[in-house]
Amino acid sequence: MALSRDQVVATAVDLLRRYGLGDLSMRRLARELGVAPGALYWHVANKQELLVEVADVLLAEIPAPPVDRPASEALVGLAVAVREVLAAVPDAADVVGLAYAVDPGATRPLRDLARLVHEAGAPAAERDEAAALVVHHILGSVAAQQDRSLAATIDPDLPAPDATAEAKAFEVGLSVIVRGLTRSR
Amino acid sequence: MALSRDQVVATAVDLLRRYGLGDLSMRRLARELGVAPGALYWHVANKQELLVEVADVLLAEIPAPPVDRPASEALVGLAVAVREVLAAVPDAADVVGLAYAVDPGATRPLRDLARLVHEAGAPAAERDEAAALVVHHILGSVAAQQDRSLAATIDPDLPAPDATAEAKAFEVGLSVIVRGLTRSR
DNA sequence: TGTTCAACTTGAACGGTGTTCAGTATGCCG
DNA sequence: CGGCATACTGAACACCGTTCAAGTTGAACA
Repeated sequence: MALSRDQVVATAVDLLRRYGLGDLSMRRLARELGVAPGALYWHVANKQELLVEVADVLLAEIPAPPVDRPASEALVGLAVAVREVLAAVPDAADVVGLAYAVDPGATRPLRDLARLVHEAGAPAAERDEAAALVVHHILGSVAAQQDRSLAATIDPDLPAPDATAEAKAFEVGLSVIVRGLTRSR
Repeated sequence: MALSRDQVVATAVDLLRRYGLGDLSMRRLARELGVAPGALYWHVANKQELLVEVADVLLAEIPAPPVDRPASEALVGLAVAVREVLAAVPDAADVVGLAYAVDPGATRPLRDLARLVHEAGAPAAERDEAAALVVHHILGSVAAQQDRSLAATIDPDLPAPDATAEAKAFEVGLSVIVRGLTRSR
């Protein structure tokens, strides 16, 4: 059977999930697919484009926010859900950060985030900026947690990060944002 | 004259400033210093360690915050200053993000940030978490701006980011944070 | 059935990367 | 002058992303 673009992307996601960005090389990906490295370039222009596609797949598995809750509550729920999904995938923050920079509104969860930020109290003129704040906090939190756990595996003196503590820390920052938003109403 | 560790770090900073992380390779650095690549490993354990040192140098040039202003005002001033310094250095967000993950309180500006966050209204128990929020916003803002301008140089259809507009967007998010902090007092 | 043509893949190469290490040079101290 | 720590070289190892001429494959058409 011939290779397909979807197959390439799916395998890339799998590799990222299992071994992280460091092991997601075009050569490794080709080996996993039983194919020569050059074959990948028929389906994908370059590695960057592939990573943007990978980011889309990761974000796609985030559920849509509920509609029957206050906006600020839904915002917190969605932000936590995005963080949870990304925290489970090594180097997800790097991958998604790239995709977000290229086009912030390209994926549904990030569009939902912007909408909820507005509904939670941000003036229309500041909606995208406030949404960027939330995204930065999510990606920063994920990146920091993963960098720390990487550092801990390299240098055993360093404490391994506690996932639930990291989640709590994230929510503290998130609640500061929500307070700041509702207050500007 | 023999090479020194400081000389290696300083040249690395210079290379980063002028050409970005992509051109800050150990080989390029060695060439700049008129030395064989292996020589660098006498002064520095590996590239990671070098980058942490580079981050420290970058953050060291940020001025200490004024003492005669309200904390929330000083916080905004410091955050803006940090962002400005980092935005001027290509890929600075990546480099500093790594250093921050390894040890958040290692550098003075980041310690100052945490102190001001507390003085601006964050309860002592939430000081570090709220400070992390500010750091995430700074690094996220810088990274996004630089990713966008990189994307614009590659694909000329994309608009080049406007530095002052980016700065304004950053301050919108920052003011949401400050509102959220002062409100919890 | 034979031929043609596009879709797809290979294999090899190009110019890089971080890192290691046996060996060699340099300068200081006794 | 001898010895020794410091500093550096040169070559190698095992990778990386990307390109491209040449080859293969399979389906549609005559």
